[in-house]
Amino acid sequence: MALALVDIDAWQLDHGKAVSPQLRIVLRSRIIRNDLKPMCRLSEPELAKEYGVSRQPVREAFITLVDEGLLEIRPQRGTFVKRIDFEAVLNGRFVREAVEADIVGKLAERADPALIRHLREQLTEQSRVADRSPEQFIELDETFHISLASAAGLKGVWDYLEPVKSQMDRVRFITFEELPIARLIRQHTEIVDQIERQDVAAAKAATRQHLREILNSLPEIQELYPDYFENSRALTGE
Amino acid sequence: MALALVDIDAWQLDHGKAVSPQLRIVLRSRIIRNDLKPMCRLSEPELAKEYGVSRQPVREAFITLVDEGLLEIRPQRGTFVKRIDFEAVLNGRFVREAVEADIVGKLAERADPALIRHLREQLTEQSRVADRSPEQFIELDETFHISLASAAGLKGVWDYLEPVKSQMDRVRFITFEELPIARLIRQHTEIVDQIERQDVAAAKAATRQHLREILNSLPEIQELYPDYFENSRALTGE
DNA sequence: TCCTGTTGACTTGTATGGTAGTAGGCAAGT
DNA sequence: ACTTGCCTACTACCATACAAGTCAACAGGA
Repeated sequence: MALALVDIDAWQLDHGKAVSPQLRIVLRSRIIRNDLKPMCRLSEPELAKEYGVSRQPVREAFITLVDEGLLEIRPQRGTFVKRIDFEAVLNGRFVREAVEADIVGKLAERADPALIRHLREQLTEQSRVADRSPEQFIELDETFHISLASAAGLKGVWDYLEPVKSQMDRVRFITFEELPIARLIRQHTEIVDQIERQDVAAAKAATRQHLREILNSLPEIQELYPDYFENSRALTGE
Repeated sequence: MALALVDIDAWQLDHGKAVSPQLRIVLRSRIIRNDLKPMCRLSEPELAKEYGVSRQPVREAFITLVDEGLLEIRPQRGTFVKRIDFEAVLNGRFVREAVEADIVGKLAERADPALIRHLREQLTEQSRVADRSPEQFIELDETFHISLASAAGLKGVWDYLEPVKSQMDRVRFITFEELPIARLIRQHTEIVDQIERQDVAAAKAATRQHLREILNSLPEIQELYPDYFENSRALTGE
């Protein structure tokens, strides 16, 4: 449930704690960060040797990742990193849009000054890393959205969004060097502004537009890396 | 991912297919249907013997159910059916409300006559079983909501709602004999009506109200079965 | 050259044994 | 009576062994 991405290189297994959950997190991170590429084959015994454990914990980690739509186990054949499902990504965006718009709407009704301050601090922080580390910006972006949910007393809602987001994040990490960070920050600012003005409708609209922007690069990415995607036909979608 | 509830009594294990997923489904069904009660202890070896398999598949089924928030594994202590988390249920409702309102909104924009017909057929079907089998009504209710998502071309979205719904369904099954079925059908009808009239705002509002109604009985249930719930303090929540 | 049947090295799925940790009862000591 | 320490019966977790299916390479015959 607590599924933060971890630094793949610096990571090490803690033999004091249970192994399977740790493997789950690191494998999840590697997939979302596009370190393990779509269609890449994952061998149970190979990973077991690599991390110095037996097959069983690896296998259990696999199972949870299948549930999250990141892995595909073909019995007696092999386990593979799932290609990105175009439709799943769009569905994820739909869910996030609906939920986060409502969250922001709730916040706009109250416009708590302390919250506004807190969010504006995050905005300046985002600007600071903007032209330095896109990867770091993604983390701050995540923090920003979680803050919105928490402030609305709906932190638990974010847990439900976790698998939804993982699909979208894979897309972002493929070309994270080209993120239109400046624009994303402007949109964040717009959201905060509208919350502050207590304009519920405008705040919701800004949120929806922002979440659409996130996937603006999707068609482009799909054209650049068609092999990463499940169904290339979706480009011609209605 | 395909997680329909199964008939607990008539169910039997198919030795041709993989065991773990089957166990997952049947255990999930038993928990949601309140056959396995909150705080109930589940013994790995005992269930293994009961279903005539080894411990490993049972364990793997457990892991997926932990992810879904239905089970809790306390290492070296035991595995228990989770009590219902009041907050998780409310958060689930929040997510469903946001998402399904948007779905219905989309439908209201088009108001496809064939869809309207299809939905009205379901409504009469619902009325038919209304005063006969509450359990069957719950299934039809599920069908109704799935139909809405499918019609909007968002069937995939429903997959994301599955874990959300499981929390809510547990509540419904505890007192499913007392479901205000007539009222729920009226609300379904209201939704269809507003879709037909292409009144987007009204359709969304009707959907939201309906989903709030579903959990109207929650405080009452919590009072009747306080042991089933995680945190009884939530009753005084804002 | 092409087709076919077999073999063997893979894979995941299942079964089982061993390890470490927990909880509770019981007995000895205070 | 009360506390303390041990001991037994449990638990989840991990390791390992076995079973069953898949796939590709290869040998042999048409």
